[in-house]
Amino acid sequence: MYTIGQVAEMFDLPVSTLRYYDKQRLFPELERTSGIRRFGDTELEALRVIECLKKAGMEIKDIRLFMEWCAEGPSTYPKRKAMFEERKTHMESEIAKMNRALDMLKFKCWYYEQAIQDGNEDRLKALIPDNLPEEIKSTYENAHTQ
Amino acid sequence: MYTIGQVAEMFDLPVSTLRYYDKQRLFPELERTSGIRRFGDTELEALRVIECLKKAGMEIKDIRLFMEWCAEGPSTYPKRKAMFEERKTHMESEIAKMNRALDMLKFKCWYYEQAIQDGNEDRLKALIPDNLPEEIKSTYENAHTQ
DNA sequence: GTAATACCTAAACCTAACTTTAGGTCAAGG
DNA sequence: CCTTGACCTAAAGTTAGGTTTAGGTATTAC
Repeated sequence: MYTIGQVAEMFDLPVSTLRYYDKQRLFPELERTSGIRRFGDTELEALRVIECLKKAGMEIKDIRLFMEWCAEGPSTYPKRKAMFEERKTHMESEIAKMNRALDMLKFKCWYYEQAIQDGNEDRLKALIPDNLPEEIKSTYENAHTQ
Repeated sequence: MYTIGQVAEMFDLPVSTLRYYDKQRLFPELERTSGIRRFGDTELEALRVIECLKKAGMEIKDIRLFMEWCAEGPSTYPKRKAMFEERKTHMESEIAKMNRALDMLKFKCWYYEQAIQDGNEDRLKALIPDNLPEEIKSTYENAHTQ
């Protein structure tokens, strides 16, 4: 069992954020001894899940819903699984979008590298997609797909 | 040249967002004819860059800085390149984090699949990392790295 | 001529996710 | 004793990134 300060250190989060999560009922089984929060394994695992679901673009109120399901017992396994499945799909498409943005960034790095060498963008602006150098062509194309 | 409504449709953005971006000086070279905004190629490319940089986690005020550099001419090529390099690095690490979160999601999908079959989490909770099934082991390990 | 549209502005409003503030309890150390 | 530090609460404040509102102009459709 850990105090709020220890958990804050372990997860590199401000104490105020942990209190905020608690107030948002993200730790439904959190215990207290004379008013003081005691974080156990359940809460540490909850925090790992919270970090994951936040990264997956979920809002606090939906994370709370999940925590409530956990407290409800085995009858909610299917709901919980469906939620993770839905998040997985969402996340895969987010990662795909980020990879497209990353290709754009790579293309821009190449572009400015060239611009610095040329001293201007004249040659680059005259370049049509078809005659981009092989090394950058597919990156450019990915970057401009949807 | 396009009107704000046409651009809104092309980029699937509300008109109000385009006006907001303009107010934030994200289109420093935007022209107007009798008060009405006229979006040209420069602005369309700016919008593509804005979408990319937002996805890369940049704030509006930093995107503005980049747009100002573009308006300043060739002397800012190095700054612009450095900015894209920095974003590229940042984005690569973001994608790595998202992939770790995705592994956690995959693990949880597997976990609840098992829990549904078992009717409870007893067997799962007794499982120690070392004797997880091969199919899920590396996913579990990735999900718990960092 | 009047009604529906598409455009314009300034300014108020909104939301999520925290963070800060103000005030208080309690235990240990000097 | 009294001060330092870790904990507590409720409530107000903050920030980014828009969105909405209220009021106005100009063009086209009937």
